[in-house]
Amino acid sequence: MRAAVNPIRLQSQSQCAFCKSRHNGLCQGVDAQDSDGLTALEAAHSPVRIFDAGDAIYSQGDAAEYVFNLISGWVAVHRDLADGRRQITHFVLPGGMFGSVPAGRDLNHGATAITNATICPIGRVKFDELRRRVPSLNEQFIWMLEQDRYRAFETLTTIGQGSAKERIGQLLNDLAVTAAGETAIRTGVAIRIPLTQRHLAEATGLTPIHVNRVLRQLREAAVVEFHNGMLAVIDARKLQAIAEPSADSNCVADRQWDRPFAQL
Amino acid sequence: MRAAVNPIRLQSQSQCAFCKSRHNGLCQGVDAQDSDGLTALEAAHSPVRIFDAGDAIYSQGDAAEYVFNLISGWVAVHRDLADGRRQITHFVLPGGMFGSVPAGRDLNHGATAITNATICPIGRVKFDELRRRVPSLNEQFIWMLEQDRYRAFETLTTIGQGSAKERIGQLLNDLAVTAAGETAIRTGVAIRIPLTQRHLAEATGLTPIHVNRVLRQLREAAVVEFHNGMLAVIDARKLQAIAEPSADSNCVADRQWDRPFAQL
DNA sequence: CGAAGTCTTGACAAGACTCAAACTGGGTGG
DNA sequence: CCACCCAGTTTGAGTCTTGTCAAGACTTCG
Repeated sequence: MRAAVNPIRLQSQSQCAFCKSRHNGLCQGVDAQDSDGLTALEAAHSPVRIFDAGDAIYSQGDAAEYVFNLISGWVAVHRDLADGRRQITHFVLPGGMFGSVPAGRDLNHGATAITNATICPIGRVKFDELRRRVPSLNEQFIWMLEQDRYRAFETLTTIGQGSAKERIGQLLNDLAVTAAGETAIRTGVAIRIPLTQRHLAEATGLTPIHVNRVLRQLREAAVVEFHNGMLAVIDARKLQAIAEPSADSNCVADRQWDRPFAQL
Repeated sequence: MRAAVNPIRLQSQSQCAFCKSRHNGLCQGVDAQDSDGLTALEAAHSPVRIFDAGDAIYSQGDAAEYVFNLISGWVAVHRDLADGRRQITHFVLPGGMFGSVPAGRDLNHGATAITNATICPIGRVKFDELRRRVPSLNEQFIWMLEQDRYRAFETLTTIGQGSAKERIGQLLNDLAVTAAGETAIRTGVAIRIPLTQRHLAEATGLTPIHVNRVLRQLREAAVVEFHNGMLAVIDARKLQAIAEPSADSNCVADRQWDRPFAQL
C-alpha cells in the first residue's frame, strides 16, 4: 500500500496562498469575519505540494488520509480496472476539491496531475475537526459534495445514453465553460484544454481512435476544432445543441413506468 | 413547473416511524442521547407521504424544496432527455436519502416510486437548520453524500468501460447485496428485485432487448436467473467475477499518462 | 374477452472497436 | 545540425457488439 501522498516537492512557504486570498475553493468557505476560523484553517492544512504533470497524487486503494484542494493546474480523477481499462470520472480545475470518501473506506479511485499542479492537502481528521468548528467551511464542503453529485448525474446520463458525438460534445462544452469560467461558450473563442485525445477517450468511455474520428466530424461540421490542447469554438450554437439534448426542465415529465411490482 | 411533492396520500400519524426507532436512514444520525436533537428532528419533518408504484415523487426541473428519506419501498432516481431517453442514475432502498442538490439549483433529475413507497420529506430549509444544530445529523448527511459519490464513481466506471454483460452483472450484484443487506452474495439464494428488464436497461444504458439477450446468456451460463422480479443466484462466484473486474486495490497503479501539456 | 405492457426471439443495420500502418511534432543524443 | 525515438494523431479495412425493426407469446387487469 503506497502512501496516500507523493510529496514531490514542497513549496518554500508552508501556507496555501488560496487560503489567504480566499479566491477560490474550500477555503473560500471560511467567513472573512471569522478570524478565529481563518487562523485555525491556516494551522490545519499541510504544506502546499507541487506535482509534475503525470504524477500520481494518490492511487486507487490508498487510505483516505487527506482532502485535497487544487490551487493550480488540472487533475484527473479516475478509476482503474485490473485489466487496464480506465475511466476518468471527472476533471478537477483550480478551486476544486477531491479525495474525500465516506468515513472508514479506502479510496476507490486515483487522482493524477494532468498538468503541473499545486495542491493544498488537509489531513482528513484535522479537516473534519475544523469543519465542525467552522460552520461556513462545513457548508462549503457540503455544497461541493452536492455539486459533485449533481455533475455525476449529468455525466452518467451522457455516458449511458449519449452517442459518441454527444459524449464528446458534452465533455468539451463542459470543460470549456468551466475553464473559461463563464456560463455559456461564445463562438470564435479559443480555450486551453490541456488534454490528449486519450484523456477524452478515457473520460467518455470511447477508444482514442474513435474519439479522433468524432473530432474530425466535429471539425468538418464546423462545430469545434481541438488541436494540441486548444479548443477552438467555431459555432457555439451547434456545440450547445450537441451537448444538451436534455431540456433540463420537466418537458418529459409525463413518461411513466408501469407498476408490475407494486408490493415489495 | 409542478410542485416538488405529489402528496398522494398522507399517513394518519404525522410522525416518521423511522425517526422514532432510528433503525435506518438520515434520522439514524441523531444521537440517542441528544433528546433535544430528537425532538427538533421530530418537529422538523413533514407528515410521512405514501406513493403508489409508478408515481413521480418529484420531476426534473422542480425546485428543490425537500430532502427525502425513504422508509419503505424502492425508488428510482433518473435523468430524462428531451427525446425520451432516460438514465436511471441509481436506485434508492429503504434508509436511503435523495432529493438534495447544491443550494440554489433546481433538481436536475426526477425520482419515481418503483414499488409502493413510504417517504419522509423534510423541508430543505428546515433540514439545513436542523443539521447545523445537531452535529451528528450533519455528519450522517455528509456520510451519505460521500457514499453517493463513492457509488457514482463505480457506476460511472461500469457504464463507461463495461460490456453489456458486465454492466448487468454489476448492477444485479449490487442490488442483490444491498437488498439482502449483506456484504457478499451467496450461491443458491433468491432475492427480490422489483424491477423490469426496462428498468435494468435504463440503469445500464442498454436497450431492453439487449438486456433480455444478456439475461438469457447469464441464465444459460448458469450465473443467475432473473424472472418476474426475483433474482436467483445460481453461482455467486461467477457473478462476482463478472461484476468486479476491478481489483479495487492499486494493482494497476503503474499506468501513467505522458505529459504533453505540463504547463497550463 | 380484449387491452396493455412485458418478455422473447429473429433478421438486419449501424455504431463503435480492433488491428495495422503511416504521419506529425517535440525531445534527445551523437 | 541531423538522426532517431517516442507519443500522439490520423486514416483505412474489417469485425463485433449493440441497436433497430418486427412480430409473436405471456401475464395482468379491467
